[in-house]
Amino acid sequence: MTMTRKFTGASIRNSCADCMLRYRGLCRSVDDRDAEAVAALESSHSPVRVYDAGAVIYGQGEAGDHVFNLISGWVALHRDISDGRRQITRLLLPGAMFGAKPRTQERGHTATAVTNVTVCPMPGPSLDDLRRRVPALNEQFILMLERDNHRAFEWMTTLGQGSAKERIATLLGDLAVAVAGEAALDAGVIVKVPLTQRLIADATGLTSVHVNRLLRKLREELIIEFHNGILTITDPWKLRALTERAGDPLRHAAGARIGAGPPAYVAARIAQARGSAPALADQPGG
Amino acid sequence: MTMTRKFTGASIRNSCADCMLRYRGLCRSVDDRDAEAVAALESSHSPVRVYDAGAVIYGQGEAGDHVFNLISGWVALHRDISDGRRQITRLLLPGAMFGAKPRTQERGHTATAVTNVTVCPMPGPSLDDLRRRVPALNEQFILMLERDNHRAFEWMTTLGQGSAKERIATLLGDLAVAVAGEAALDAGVIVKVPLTQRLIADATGLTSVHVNRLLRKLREELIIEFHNGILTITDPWKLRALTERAGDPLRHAAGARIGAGPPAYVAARIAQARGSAPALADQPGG
DNA sequence: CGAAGTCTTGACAAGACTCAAACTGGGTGG
DNA sequence: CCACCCAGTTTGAGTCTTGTCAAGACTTCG
Repeated sequence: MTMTRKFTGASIRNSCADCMLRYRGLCRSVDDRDAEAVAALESSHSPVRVYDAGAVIYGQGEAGDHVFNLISGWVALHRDISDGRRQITRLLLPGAMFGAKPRTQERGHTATAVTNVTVCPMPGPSLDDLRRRVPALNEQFILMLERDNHRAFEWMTTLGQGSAKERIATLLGDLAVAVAGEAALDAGVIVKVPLTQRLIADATGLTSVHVNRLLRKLREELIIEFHNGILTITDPWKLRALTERAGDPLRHAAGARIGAGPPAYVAARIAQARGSAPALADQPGG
Repeated sequence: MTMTRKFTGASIRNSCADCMLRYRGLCRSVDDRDAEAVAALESSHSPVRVYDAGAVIYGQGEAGDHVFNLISGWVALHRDISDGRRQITRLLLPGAMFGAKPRTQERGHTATAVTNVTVCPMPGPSLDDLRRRVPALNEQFILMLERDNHRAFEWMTTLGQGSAKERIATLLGDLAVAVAGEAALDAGVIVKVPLTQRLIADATGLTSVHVNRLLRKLREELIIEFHNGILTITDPWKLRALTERAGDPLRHAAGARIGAGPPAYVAARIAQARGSAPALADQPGG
């Protein structure tokens, strides 16, 4: 009954200092002591909005050009296919910016609140204006787009190359790091990850049934445990082995094999790559 | 023997007018009549480089911060995992910009020439400078990053949700459109797509053997034909049906089913989504 | 208590991968 | 000119992973 409510006006405030906009994400770049920049920032954004879990912040195909700063709660960005399949392309934690898009295009994905969330919306034109007036913010904006791209490439690699087990391990490992910092994978932590198995399935491109089976397997192998939104990293080292961390390309190709080692055709690639250059194509060029 | 050569200095030129930088991609935004902007642009980039097919333009883990404009040829961006697996995250055609990244981070992927290519490199600091001096170029730069993000979301969806057949069809369909324009999917075309089945496999997250089988199937079903780098779209309509085109979320959910229609659990999602709002999560919020 | 959604498990089917072998075409070197 | 090699392609047979369907247990909320 609550989930269709668009957003409550109850807790609307209109100051960046209140809504934390200035301290997280995009607006971290604004210098507090620069009165003019602060004024420009504060006057640029719309009142803060509160959404209930499950509410749609914006939908695929819509035209709106607000850019959002996530203040509290988790948001999922996802693409829906008309036959009901859905891919969660990104899970956002507080501090994230989302919703940036070319002015002329409609939204290519939906943003849905996973938990109750608070967001700070900024109209596209205001942001464009602000970027021109506050160069540091322009740079921060670009930085965040570049990071988004990088993350997208990482997740594409996991989706395309990872086994189901690796995908789940990578997703949960990344989220643990996002919540608890890099230390999460050194020491092992217990963190709140407010996802259902169905959401994990939508993010990893698997079915929820299979996610369930693999979570059991991961638990039995004492790697990670996930129950009821509580994630426990039982063995950070085993988890790290499942997580691609493609960091250095072929530097330590000989070691660091997962499980029983790569199949023959993969070993062949390694051997080849060791030769001189990891050639994608080999047509002798002119 | 040719593939390890880094780049030939033979055809290095130093004018944007020559290297087409001004007319494609990033630099389309510079007004020819703005003498100052043109001068700034021309003085910003380094000499044009020529790479042979298979050569690495930059490698995952490197520190260089050049941004590139692709002038001619095809380039693949890909992430390599240390055990030999590889995901091609993007295939670039002339006019594309690539290599932008946060100043402080190392490259998260490798760029490899798929064919012989010509690129126009621009040092990161020069570009930053140029962006500040030429606002239109700053906007174009942002636009291209936003488009990259959008494309990444689309491809993630295809990788995560598509069957092998859909992935291959989507990849080749998109490339046909990139080469021949939107008309490619209306009329059906014959275009050059200089990929091997292995490269298609690396882009779709499949094995080359499986790609081969499915290309045969697609040929037998008279949808597309791919031989020797020549792509023929036999039946644009059947191809369109395989290609997700997630455009409008649930607008035409009833029609437009692929093949035998969605399985039961997907139909359930559609029914649910029709209700009121396509809820991702349902925890009644406070 | 009933409804709805999630989680869990089993049995089975389908999809994708693995390994192996043969075939293709273009280049290389004798 | 031919034999050879190479990378890419093609096909078959068998295995393993993942999806499908179904049913029951558990939670939360009204």
